[in-house]
Amino acid sequence: MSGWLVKSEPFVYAWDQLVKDGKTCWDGVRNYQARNYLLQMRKGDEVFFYHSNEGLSIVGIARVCREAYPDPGADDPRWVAVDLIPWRTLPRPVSLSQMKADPRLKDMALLRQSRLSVSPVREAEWKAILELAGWQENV
DNA sequence: GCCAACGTTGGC
DNA sequence: GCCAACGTTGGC
Repeated sequence: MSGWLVKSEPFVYAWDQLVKDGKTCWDGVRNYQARNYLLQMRKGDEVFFYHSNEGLSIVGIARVCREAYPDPGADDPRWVAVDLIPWRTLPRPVSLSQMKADPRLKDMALLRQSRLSVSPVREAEWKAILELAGWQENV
């Protein structure tokens, strides 16, 4: 199946924090393209969690537990948030340089448009990343 | 801290 | 509706 990727600066909200919290409201998105992807997320969808600025790697997989609803922190109801729960921590984080070096991932939205904070991940890309992460299960 | 890429804003 | 100026993001 295909999935998603969200970025977070670990200073602001790190993967470990999500694991500790058990659930988080993914809000604060103020970009139309990213918002459109949020709207397309469905309950149960898997979401790679990427650390930007510091770490520069995908560290875990979250799942959507609540589909898009108006961002409680926005004065404009067109902005939306979703709720995420942690699902699995990757056996090995997959770094940006690894992704850049892998020809299977050269068309990834993350690499092509680095500023986008929410982006889709295609099935083939998803599998390639799991492989780089040393994933054992067949998911 | 710098710079490139991209989005947004505002004057015309 | 175009485009220059500016702000923000994110990698290095």
